[in-house]
Amino acid sequence: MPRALSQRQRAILDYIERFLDENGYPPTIREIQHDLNISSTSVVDYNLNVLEQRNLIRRNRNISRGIELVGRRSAEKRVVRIPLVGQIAAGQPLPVLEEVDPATVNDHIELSVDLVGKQQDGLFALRVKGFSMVDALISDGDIVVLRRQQTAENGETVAVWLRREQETTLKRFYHEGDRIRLQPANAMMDPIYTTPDNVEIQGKLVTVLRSVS
Amino acid sequence: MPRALSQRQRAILDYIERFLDENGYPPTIREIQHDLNISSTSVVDYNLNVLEQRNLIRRNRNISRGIELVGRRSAEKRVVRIPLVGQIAAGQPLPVLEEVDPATVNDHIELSVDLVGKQQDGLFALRVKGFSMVDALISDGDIVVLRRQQTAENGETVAVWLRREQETTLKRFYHEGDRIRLQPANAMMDPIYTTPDNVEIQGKLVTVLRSVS
DNA sequence: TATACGAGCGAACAGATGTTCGTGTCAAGG
DNA sequence: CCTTGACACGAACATCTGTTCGCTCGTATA
Repeated sequence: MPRALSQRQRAILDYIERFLDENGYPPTIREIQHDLNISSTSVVDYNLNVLEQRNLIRRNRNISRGIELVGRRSAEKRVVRIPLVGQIAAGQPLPVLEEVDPATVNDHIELSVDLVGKQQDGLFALRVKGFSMVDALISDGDIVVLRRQQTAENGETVAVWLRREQETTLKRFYHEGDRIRLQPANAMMDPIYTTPDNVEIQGKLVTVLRSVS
Repeated sequence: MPRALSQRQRAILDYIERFLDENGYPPTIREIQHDLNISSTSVVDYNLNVLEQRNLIRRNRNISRGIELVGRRSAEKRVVRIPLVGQIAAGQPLPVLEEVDPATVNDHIELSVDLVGKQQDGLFALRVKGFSMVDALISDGDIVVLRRQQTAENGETVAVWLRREQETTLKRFYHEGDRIRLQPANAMMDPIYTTPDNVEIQGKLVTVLRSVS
């Protein structure tokens, strides 16, 4: 089998890709035949089989439009869509996720999965307001991606609501005996010590995003 | 027309999305019918029409599997693939892009376009080594996305190579008379003053990414 | 020259798939 | 009680669409 694709095979591959982009579903053999001025459906079939053996496409027998572009779908799957549900500021609790109508959220951010880890449930994003988190190298306008969770392991960076202080903060979490130490990412800053009943863990920090205008 | 989708309509919509993810092509009416335990194809047809009127899907008449999810295709297009071409550290020049073999770059990050702006050419990403850029709220392990450019407008944050100091740095750029001021993002830090012949602009900062393990 | 093989051709076939239509149920409203 | 409209049923129908098969052509290869 020759190493290079024939001109016709390349044309078919390009056509499928273009068609998929334009229509959201794959072409039929006859559409390929017609638009590429090929005389017979069997020629298309023949070349599709070649493309399949080269592992460039996958064909699903007896299924109309059953052509998949190999590698294309997986590329899409590497992207996670995360709802941007509100903002996070020092003097303001996080929006309650249950109260956020999924249909209302029209703002999303998209990230490749390697940035958020394998577990993709419970992710949400917040826009940072103010400069209360510069000690965590997070500034006004940044976007933080959190994973919803009520507890934390030592050393994890979490968003917590401090009940007495009525404040949201983003710190490393350490449970030490019967007190809790909240450690700023910046080692120069002093930690906060408080009691477990004062902290309400909102979620774990997964990603920080800054978009420079 | 009721505002909310019926349970069945939502199930169908979810099914189409899942199917598309799994197979790369849309389901037939009968596949929807069967997998959702619906008694008749016409019921599916009926509900697909409702979904179409709500502008949630688009149907292509007389075309098998002619269902498109509205907004989905464009959502894919909203993702940019950026090559991760090396690292950036204080005492080390940026990798020369021309020398980077595109085929060698196997690491990519994917971002939604709103994070990188409309112009998507010349983007590349670097992993930050060391703590020389904490004054720009950028730390070891972060990923910075840059747009390749040799000049800069005042106020833009750029990666520059300082010839005399043999150093890479990331600062706000200000051309003031015949000298150049490089201003750290952190207002507490002092700027660097230097001459134009000493600075080699490598690119403009577009996005900063931090992934917390 | 004979054979093999990649590539293409055209037509017929069978199964996959969208469409249509008469009918039925049920709740809301007059 | 009747009407209306949303929703559902099931079956028949008409295409749409993939598959198959016998055939041709040209270029290597033996």
